[in-house]
Amino acid sequence: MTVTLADVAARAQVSPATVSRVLNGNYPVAASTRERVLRAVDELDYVLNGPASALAAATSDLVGILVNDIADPFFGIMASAIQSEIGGPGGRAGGERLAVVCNTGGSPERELTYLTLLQRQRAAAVVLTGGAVEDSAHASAVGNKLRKLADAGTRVVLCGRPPAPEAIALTFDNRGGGQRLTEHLIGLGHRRLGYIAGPEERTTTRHRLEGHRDALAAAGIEDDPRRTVHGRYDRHAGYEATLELLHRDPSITAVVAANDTVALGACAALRDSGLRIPDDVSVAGFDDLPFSIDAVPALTTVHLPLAEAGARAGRIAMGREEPPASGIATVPGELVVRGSTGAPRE
Amino acid sequence: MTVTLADVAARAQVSPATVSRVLNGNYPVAASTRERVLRAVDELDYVLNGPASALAAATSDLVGILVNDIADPFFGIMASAIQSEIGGPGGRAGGERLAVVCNTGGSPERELTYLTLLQRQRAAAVVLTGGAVEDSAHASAVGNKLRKLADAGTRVVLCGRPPAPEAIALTFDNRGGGQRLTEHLIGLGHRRLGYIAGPEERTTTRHRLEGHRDALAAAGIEDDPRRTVHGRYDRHAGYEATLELLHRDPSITAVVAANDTVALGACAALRDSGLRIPDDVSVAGFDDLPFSIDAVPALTTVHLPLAEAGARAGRIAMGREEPPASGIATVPGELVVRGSTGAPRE
DNA sequence: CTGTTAGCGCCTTCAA
DNA sequence: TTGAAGGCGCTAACAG
Repeated sequence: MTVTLADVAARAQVSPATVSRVLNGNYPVAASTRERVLRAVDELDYVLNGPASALAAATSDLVGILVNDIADPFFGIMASAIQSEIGGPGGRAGGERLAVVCNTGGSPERELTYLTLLQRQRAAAVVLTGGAVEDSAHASAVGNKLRKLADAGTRVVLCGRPPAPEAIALTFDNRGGGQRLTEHLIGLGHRRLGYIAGPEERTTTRHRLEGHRDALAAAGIEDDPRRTVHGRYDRHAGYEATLELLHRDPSITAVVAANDTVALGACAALRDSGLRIPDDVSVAGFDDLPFSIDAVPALTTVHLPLAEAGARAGRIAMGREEPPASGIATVPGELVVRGSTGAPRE
Repeated sequence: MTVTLADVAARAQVSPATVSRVLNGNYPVAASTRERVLRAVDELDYVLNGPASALAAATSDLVGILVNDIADPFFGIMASAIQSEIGGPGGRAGGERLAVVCNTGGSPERELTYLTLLQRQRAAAVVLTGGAVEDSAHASAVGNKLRKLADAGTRVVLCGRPPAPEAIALTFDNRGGGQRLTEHLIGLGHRRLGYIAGPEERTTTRHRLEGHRDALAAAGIEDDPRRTVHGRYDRHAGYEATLELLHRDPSITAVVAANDTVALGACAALRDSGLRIPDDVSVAGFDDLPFSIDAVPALTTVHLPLAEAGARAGRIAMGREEPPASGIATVPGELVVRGSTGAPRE
């Protein structure tokens, strides 16, 4: 029925072992023999049986990339960069690895299940992207999994995720970025800033918020808890949170959002409330996703080098780049000032 | 070293076959036995060997989803919906399938390589999303692959992609949508419309453009080829193309873009040229991606039910929904009129 | 309901 | 440089 390695061997008049060697290119094979084998492969339209090969070799060419939300360009951009470095078809690596994106939807259980599935497949490497959930039970469960994966020979890399002892980590400086962003606003003269934070339990949320508070504290501005609202990382949450902030304190002169998407929602809410940006209220985002430059006015935000970080994570996962000496590298964010922030109204 | 099924069997004092049956749940097993087995699995922290299981069973639990550009929400939204229906961990299906997204980057070669890799893994199903490249060599190569996959028992579904004899297809009515969009503009009084098309060789590009031309023809408006510019499906292309259109014919009163992302670029170019939207020039997009409502003014566009179509494709791929009788279902797009289009200037 | 018995297709020593 | 042979870990008949 299906063509097997043995069929190819028969046709090329060599042993199965030789065919295997030609296909894997790990052992010396005479040029003429290789020629014959490749012709047979072609004629028979042979396709290697992945499971059989993985079973015998005890490793597979599967590489998993975990993302929180595949519909969010934040993850799409990273995943794309990672995948292109992993090789996959046509990638720089030229290899034949099956780089594959798994969407956890931000759910801890799905994250664990995906890790198990990848472990099952004896994945060659796993890259986890984005912030983690701050739940000690889950954190230790993930830690266990990662250790087991690593023990089984799977390379594990974290990209844009807080460091963990079990893996190499490229971490975004969310705290520093958040701080610089708020400093910028304070520098413009703002004193009453609303802050729209992400979901409470996420590391990214906490770090960005801490940076914001650091900046407030440094400027001697009281951190009124009523000026902080939590919500999801989406536009709708930004819209609702902004209305809530305005309701709680109509005198705020700036809104700092957990990310660009949330900031867009904030802009919409402000417009719908008859407020001008930045004349009445300044707005700032985070991430510098492609669309943020198309907001009107264009969004002031913190640029994160998602593609660069992803590419590096991909190379490290493939063993084509030295991991950082300490096992942890911090990737800085860069403040990008555009039209959505200005001096507060008088 | 690693725990195997036999270890579990020994610990639970049953045969390997019984353990296998418990794990797969395909055969009746006494409750008490199952209990014992599951406990052993737990105590030993056993993880099934995917490749071995796939080899023996001649099928795997891997499901591939091919997308042209994972950083584009158009694909992200579809992929997310597909994946959630496929089950994957925690999905509705509750199953244990490894639903996985592969990024072809729009490259025909990578598309083929991914299909081969998936074939190699004996994937349970494959979903191809987005427009295809109109190259007969490539089309037949893909067709061959799809047939082979199908012959090997892999379910193949196309989502938002033109029909092919080898697979079930859910196709977007790009032509009809394009037509209604241009009709809308003509209805507003526009007679000189610029059109920014996607890459020449893509089916999506052609269909949307045909719809546009159908509408022009029906209204007796000459289709001046100088009013059509091709470019990539990104913001930058939209920007450049708009400048080019304005250069060729400053009297145009509307710009129809190949998709929303391109439309954003068009908006930026118009603004930078000192033109107001829609007072001086109307702009229309396609797809109705989430950000299109945040454009200022909000974008008139054609809404495509990406999530619904993706979910349906996922269910069909899992055999949980009847495929359309003819093997082809056309998914209509809905005209959404917002602020970016209006009557032409005097 | 459960155990026994063969492979699934390939890789990888070991010899030659 | 090539061939022979064993086994990777699991599933799927077939008995019982």
